[in-house]
Amino acid sequence: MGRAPCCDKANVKKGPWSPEEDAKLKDFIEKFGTGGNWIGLPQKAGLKRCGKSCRLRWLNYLRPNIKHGEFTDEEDKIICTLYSNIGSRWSIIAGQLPGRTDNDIKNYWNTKLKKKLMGLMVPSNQNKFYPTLISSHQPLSSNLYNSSFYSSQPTTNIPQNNYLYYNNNNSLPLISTNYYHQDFHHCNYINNPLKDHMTNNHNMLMFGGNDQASTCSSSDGSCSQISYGNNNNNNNNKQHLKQEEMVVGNCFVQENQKFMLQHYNNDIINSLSGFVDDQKPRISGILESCSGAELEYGILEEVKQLISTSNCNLVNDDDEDKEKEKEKGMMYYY
DNA sequence: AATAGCGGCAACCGCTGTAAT
DNA sequence: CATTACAGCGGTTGCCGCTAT
Repeated sequence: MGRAPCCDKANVKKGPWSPEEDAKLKDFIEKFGTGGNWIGLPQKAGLKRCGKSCRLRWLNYLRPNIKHGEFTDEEDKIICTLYSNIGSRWSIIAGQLPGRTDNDIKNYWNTKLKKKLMGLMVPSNQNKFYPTLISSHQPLSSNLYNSSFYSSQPTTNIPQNNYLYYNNNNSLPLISTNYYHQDFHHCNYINNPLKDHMTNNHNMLMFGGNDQASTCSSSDGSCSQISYGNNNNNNNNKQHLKQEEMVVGNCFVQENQKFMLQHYNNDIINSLSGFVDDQKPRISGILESCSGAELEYGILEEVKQLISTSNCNLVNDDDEDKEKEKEKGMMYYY
């Protein structure tokens, strides 16, 4: 036998909270606290509510110092930046915005902020595009063109089903679908090709490690389960996935350093993008074919070359023990 | 004035990892 | 160790009020 049931599901009230219920809950918690036990709380407080419902009401509405109303530009920026890096981890994002609840931020993102960003895009299929290396570093292959971040204006036809976003301050540009927006480099928002594209049905390769992709460590030799390129995370998909160990040593990168490679050939854009998480100085990212076509063997080799020989040297010389940071990574590709 | 459509938001649902029995 | 509930989280729903027609 396990625990006893928490409440009589048939005999609890649902729906909006009345002012009386709010007062009862608030008074009780202010006097006695939650005691770490939400399930037992409603009965003690004289409420015909599920403990779960009480918890939500308290956290999202009744607890002290809750901030409601307009989000500031600074808050917008924080939300966008965090979303770009960690995705929809609302509770973590809320932790960086005192007084804001995860529910508030989630609602704000879904109803306003996302649209605000989308509104910056201008549809076009007439724009031009060169394969570019967008990075503060030299290109690592002659087949990948070097271009400074701000001067990498498109010059050949961009396939219709692609977005290209720019922004500034070493933030990643983003290739997605359908639109190109040439003014996006004025925007401070950081985009996340990793998260966004993993939900699409693109062919892709992931390397390095982070929460969204694989997590590989030379210290314990383990790899956590990786995410695949679409929602069909079934065993059939995994059977087609190839895995290859590779050295990611010497990929020293500064915090927030981001890079992107794009490789254009016929109607296919292959892009490689990556970032470094705050904790682990390693490169990670995704190589994908935005048009959904097969990844070209050549670009795959380019990436291997890039990662294994890059010596990015993005960390200054007095950085601590570089050898310590050498890692073995895994490449996954179809 | 009536009402259909839409957006915002509070609350619920369902999943996952953890803890209690 | 197995079973079951709890706590927390993100996704989704549905109500309510505003606006356009």
